[in-house]
This record gives sequence, C-alpha cells and structure tokens, in this order.
Amino acid sequence: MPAGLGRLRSAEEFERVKREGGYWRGRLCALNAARRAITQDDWQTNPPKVGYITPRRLGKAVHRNRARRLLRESVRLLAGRLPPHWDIVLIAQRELVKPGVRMRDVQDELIWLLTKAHILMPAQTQDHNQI
RNA sequence: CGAGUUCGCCGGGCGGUCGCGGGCGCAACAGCGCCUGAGGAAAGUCCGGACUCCACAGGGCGCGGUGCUGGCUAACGGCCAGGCGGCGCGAGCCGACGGAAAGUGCAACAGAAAGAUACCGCCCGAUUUUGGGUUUUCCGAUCGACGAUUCUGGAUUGGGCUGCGCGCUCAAUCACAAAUCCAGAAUCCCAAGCCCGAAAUCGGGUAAGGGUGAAAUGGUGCGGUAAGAGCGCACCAGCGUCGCAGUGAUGCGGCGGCUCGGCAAACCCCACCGGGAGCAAUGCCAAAACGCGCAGAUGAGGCGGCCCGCUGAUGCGCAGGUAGGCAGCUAGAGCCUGGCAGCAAUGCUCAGGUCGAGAAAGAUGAUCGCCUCGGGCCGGCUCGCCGGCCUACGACAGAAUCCGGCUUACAGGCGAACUCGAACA
RNA sequence: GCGGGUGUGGCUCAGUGGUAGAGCGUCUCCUUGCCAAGGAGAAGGUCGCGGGUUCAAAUCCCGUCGCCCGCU
Repeated sequence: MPAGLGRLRSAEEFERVKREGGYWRGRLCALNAARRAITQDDWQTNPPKVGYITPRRLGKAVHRNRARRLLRESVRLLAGRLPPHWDIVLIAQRELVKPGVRMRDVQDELIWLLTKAHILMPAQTQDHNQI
C-alpha cells in the first residue's frame, strides 16, 4: 500500500460510512464517503481510506473480482488527489461488469463522482492524469 | 475429396512502464534488490478418501446408498476388460443390467375378462318347436290310418213330437240347385323310416377366430380333432437339468417336462457398503471486560540506577477464554522422461530429473509496442487462390485444507487411429 | 464449508402416475340514462430446461438453470 492511502476493512468502518456519510450514485459505481474526526492534517498518520463493495448480484467470482480490480486501479491513479481524514466506499454497479467497459471509463466516472462530492483535490502533478 | 467416430492436446507469444500477494537477502523508520504468483475445468458441490475433533463392549431394530461378471484403486456411485440387450450400413455409441412360484399393492378409458375369467363365436348331447329332401318300386299277404279338395256315378231328403230310433202326426205338383251318404279316380295332406337343417332353453367341451387395449397365458407351419388345444411333430423363443469351454457373467450341445403375464427409478425381499461433524475442523498464545485470591492510605503503582523526595488508589497473581494473532498451510496416493509386468485400467523398496500460488474486505490488474493464428472488409480473379487494410474488446471462467473421480460450461485450433461414400490407379 | 425450500394461465396458489384446475385479473354479452356491483359466457398453459423409467410423467429417477432461506 503506497503512502497516503489506506483500506477500510472492518464492518464497523463500513457501517459508520454508510450511516454518517453522503451517497452519490453513478452508472458504473456508487460513492459513499464520510469524514473522520480531524486530529492532524497529515497523510502519514491519517491517510484517506478506501473500501470496495462488490455485491453478489454483479455475477460470479470472475465478475466481482474484475469489478474490484477496476475500482482499485482507478483509485490508485487518483491516490494523490484524495484528501486525508476521508473514508470512501465504492460500490460497484451492474454496468461495470458488462463487456466493453474500459479503464478510462471507470476513471472518468470516479472523477465525476468525487467532484460531485466535493472531496477531490486539484491535480498536483501531471502524470496522474496522463496514465 | 466429402461425411463421420474415437482418443489425446493447446487455450496467443515476446518485451517495456506503473501497481498487488508471498518468499529470501540487505536494511530495520518510511524502503531497496532478487525469485515467484490461477485452471482444464480452479466451477457445480454429485460421490469417494486423506486429515482433525467427538462418540464407540457386543447385539437387535431402523435409515441411507449401491446393484451383470472379473479386475484396478487408499476409496468410490470412478476407471479398464469382458458378457448380455438396444441403436447405427459401419468405425462405434447407449444401458440403475439382482429378485415378480416370499408377501402387499397398481393398471385410467376401452374390453367378456387386467389373475384367474368366457361376451360373441365354434363343437357335442338332451328337450321343445319347426323347415326341407327322399323312400313306402314289383309280387303275395294283411290293412288301412284320418282326412282335405276336385271330378264322375249312385242313393237319400222337409218341419214338429220323443233322450235316440222305430213310430205317430202335419205339410208337400214336379224338376233343378243345394246338402248328406256310398263307391271309384286324381292331387294334396298325414303317418313311419332315413338324410340335411333352423330357433330357443339346459348341460358339457374349447380358447383357434372376432373385438378392446400399452399389455389377453408362447410364434410359424404340418398333422390331429366333434370343435379345438403343445394334443403330436419340426424350427424358433422360454424354463429346468446334464455335459463341455470359461475364474465368472455367459456361450455351445444333449435331454426333459411342457409354458409359469407386466410394473420393484411402487412398497418390498436379497447381497454388499456406510458412526457423526467438518480447516469457519482442530491446537497454541492471548488485549479489554467479567470471576476468584492476595496485597494496599501503617501508602498499591508511577517518576528514578538506588536512597531521599514528589505524586496518591489501585496493583499483582490465577482460571476460563472473547476481540485479535500464530499454527494447521501446502513436498503430495506430487509432476516429467524412460524401463519392466499387464489386452487395459494400473502397478513397481526400478532408473534419472524436478518443486509449480498460499490470500483472509481476500493478491494475478492497468497500459504501450512488435509478431503470429483465426475473424472481418476491400480488390484482383485462373473460382479457390493471391494481395492490401483493420483488429487480442477473439471462449468458458478466478485457487481458499489437500487429493482421486463425476457432471456441467467452453471462441477457435492441432495431432493420431479408424469407418462410410465418391473419384483415380 | 454444510444444509433446506421453491419454480404450474397476467397475479396468488391447488393438483395423490391416467383429459391440467380454483380465485383474482382480461375480453364479450345481459342488467343501468352512465359507472360500479351483480348475472351469463369465452379466451389464455414449452407445468423452468434436458434426458431416463413407464402403456402413460406436472407427479418417479438423474442432470442442469434461476430464485429464496438457514447454520458454522
């Protein structure tokens, strides 16, 4: 896990985000994000944490794995633009698994969702956008 | 060349860049380097095992599974070989393929009857009724038997009284007709015998035929019979038994008595197998909180190397064991090549080589370049070849303790053997 | 990992090997000035799918697909 990016794992964390956070739904995936209590503005101690939900309705194991990988890769490319103290949950939608969905589509959708949620920080370096 | 069958195999390749899981090394604070990282089905979870825990003297009842034979295997509902039956021209494919004279049950509709029966029919006998045919010719004797009709001849004649007759009495011109009687002839009838039937009823024989059904007590032919029937014979099917071949399923042959229905993926019977749960098993370590014990304002504990000093209410131990962590956890009925045994499945304390994932909100991804196979489009055109362009968005699908099978899904492609058909030789 | 249930007309469900049914809904007609209610009638079915057993399968057996629900 690179610096400045954490994972959500426990059920309590997911429950908290769902209970306290906002919800934005897109075509390929949905966004569920909540802010943690601020203690210190530091990526080292309080990086943004991301969790992924791939429900069973997406399909069988192949499709659910593919959905999670697409979302994870997409988040990796945007890692530097995510603010600290945020818990972000990404929920894959059925459209994400359909054939023909490319990496570019997922990333565009994610940027759009994060912008709507007002939690995307401006691009700091050029390469994050280019890849 | 076309159509097909069986078996085996592949499931794009090479290389950049950015990432992810695991291992090792260096560092030990972020990190760096090297190695390594999905499948033939990893799937469904339909069977069988290994492994772990629990239960367990033995027996009975019950429940579940399997079901031709022999072999293989750790085991199996798997595999191999064989038998039998079915399908296919064939290569081949398919088959829960033990038992229906142990018992219980089921079979709609139709049909007489669906396990023990006889509707129609066929045949025999008896009784009653009835139809038809034929004989009763000649001679002699006897005797006609009741008639009917027609013809011919002859005779008689009415009414009343009376039981009938004689008789009495009354009436009457004759004849014909009519009636009655007698004789003869013809025809018919009748009778008797024989033959051929018909109908009804009763008694018996039969299961060949008809018809119903998915299915009706072997099939075909010849004989046989009152009609028929394995009643007899031949062949086939089936049963039993004997002999031979085979480990066996079974096959072949002989003999015998003569035919005993179907369904057990209906209950069931027989034989064999099966204790239960599952790696979220199980074992170890073990926060917080709880419980018990001990110490504690006569000072627990902390600060500190110690004393002093300051602070001032908890501290320590034990047990269970939650969160969590570690083990189980990946070197095994392992894989590859060869040898030997075996038809084969498979086996071998045979030889050599080899190590190929171990995650836990669960790692395999993203992107770029080149090549190649298939595909698509366009053009040429000798009509099945050539050239150009575009394309890895080009299958099913993702390990979760491991292994052996089964089943299911699968773009496209490769190889081998065999079968059928066509052409050529 | 271990197990259970279910699939039948548009909807909710019955169905015991022998012709697939009920209620609601739909359509037509009657009734009413009109509507509702009521009455009469009609249409509508690969019984999830593929095999097998049987004379005959929605039903029995095997495989497969979808949906739902438990336990650890």
